[in-house]
Amino acid sequence: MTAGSAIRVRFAPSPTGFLHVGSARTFIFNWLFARRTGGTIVLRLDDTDVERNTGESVESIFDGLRWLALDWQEEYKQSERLALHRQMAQAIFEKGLAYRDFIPGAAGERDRSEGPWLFHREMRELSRAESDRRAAAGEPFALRFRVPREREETIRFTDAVYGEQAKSASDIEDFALLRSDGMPTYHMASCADDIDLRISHIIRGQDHLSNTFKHVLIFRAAGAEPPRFAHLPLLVAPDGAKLSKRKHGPVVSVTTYRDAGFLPQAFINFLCLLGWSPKDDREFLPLDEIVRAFSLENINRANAVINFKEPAATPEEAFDPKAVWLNSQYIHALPVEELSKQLLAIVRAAGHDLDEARMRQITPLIRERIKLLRDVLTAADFFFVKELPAYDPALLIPQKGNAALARKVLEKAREVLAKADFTHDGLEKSLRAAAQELGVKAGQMFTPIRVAVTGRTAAPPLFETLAVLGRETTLARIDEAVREVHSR
RNA sequence: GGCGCUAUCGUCUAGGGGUUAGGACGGAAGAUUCUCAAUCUUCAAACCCGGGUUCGAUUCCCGGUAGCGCUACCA
Repeated sequence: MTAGSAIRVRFAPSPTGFLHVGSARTFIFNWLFARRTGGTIVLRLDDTDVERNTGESVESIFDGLRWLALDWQEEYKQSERLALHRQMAQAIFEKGLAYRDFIPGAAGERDRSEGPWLFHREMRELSRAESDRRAAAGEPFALRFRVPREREETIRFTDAVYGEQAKSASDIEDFALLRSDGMPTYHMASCADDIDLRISHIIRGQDHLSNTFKHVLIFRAAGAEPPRFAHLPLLVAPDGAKLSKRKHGPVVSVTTYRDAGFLPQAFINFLCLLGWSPKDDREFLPLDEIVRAFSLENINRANAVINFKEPAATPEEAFDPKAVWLNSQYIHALPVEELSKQLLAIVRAAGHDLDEARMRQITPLIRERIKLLRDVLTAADFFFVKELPAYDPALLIPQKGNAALARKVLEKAREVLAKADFTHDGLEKSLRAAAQELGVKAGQMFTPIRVAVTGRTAAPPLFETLAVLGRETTLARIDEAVREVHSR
């Protein structure tokens, strides 16, 4: 294989904010394609917009990328390659394919009802001698591409997703290559780098589809063969609008998913299903299976909605239900050891003191009851808090019962549990026998105990819970509950 | 306004000239059960509109409509 035919893709975020979920998906698709074809992934920070770039944003993007745990091979910063961009722009100018525009950038917005702006005639037609003279005199100018509009020319390219694309050159404005401060524009910098870094496939958001005609023009002017293009349908909010932090809040940031307790594999799986499918009804797809099924041709063309609720009542509602469901599937699939480790980190970060062995016992009891890792804090709190938060004593009263029955049950439980064998089977035997002795249904027996030890009616199975909690805590909490029913 | 792209259940999607239009999430009901989950079963739920082409269009073509994108010396 010759060097020229090697597959090389790039992910080129501009550091003007956190890692956006749409950017993350673009990165994932690039990764998938590279992995699938044995290609190389280039990470390029497109940081030519000096005013908007922040170091904080660079950190946040790397944070998100590290969490996804997908690798890349080469790394560049556009801001360190400005000489290359200018050199290539200059070469295009020398060929007569670009010209200097001395008219200062448009201040307000133009009136679009009169059609699009295409170029300043007097600037496009300025003689080279005059142009050189004004430039030498120090007059600022932007360098504009001279879009071929003399004869009816159509610019064409084939998109791996959207198919044959064509646009008349007469509909393309003479876009800028260099700003008047000498900085390259996005179009110039991007194409120059794509050429220099020998990018073979550009996989990016569909918002660049119409820009691609300009890019084809630049590639040709620079004497380079345009790479292959694949544009991805956009990810949009439930209202159909492009996802934006200002409008939709933290749901558009990758780190929000991380912090809420998504597993990166689940998040990746979810994102892949937005605009792509393996076409065989599979949805729970570990990464290696996605790699095997992935192809650019299977990508959809319509935008996909991330279905989160705008004013989210619960943290869970803030996310697309399918993402949450997939996450629960990945949690179920995780070995208990591994899940336990991850949950422990969250519990400890929340300020609770808990040892590994105990977390390892708790994990199987809650793994089917949590959808996000952080749910451990609400689903298993009673295992690691010393004092149960106050609960409504009325919850202690079982179905078809009253306070007197609750008291009777709890006192009996107290008596039985003082000497019961604290294992699943031992507890079941003692408690069922106690229920029978009292002449109450098992449910009527278990409910007051459950509430007494967990503070709520919905909790993991009782015998396992008591076994993990231990005799001491169990009895103390039952005593407390007995006092509560008495005081009513 | 110009140009480009898109259109199947609420959402993500499969399919494709003749189908009971398939799956998943979510919703509803039921089974199971010590509660809650998990799991299983069942149900409701869609081809944007109008013309053509055709024996037959949801599928192909054209038009409309709607949505999105680009239209910066932002990326």
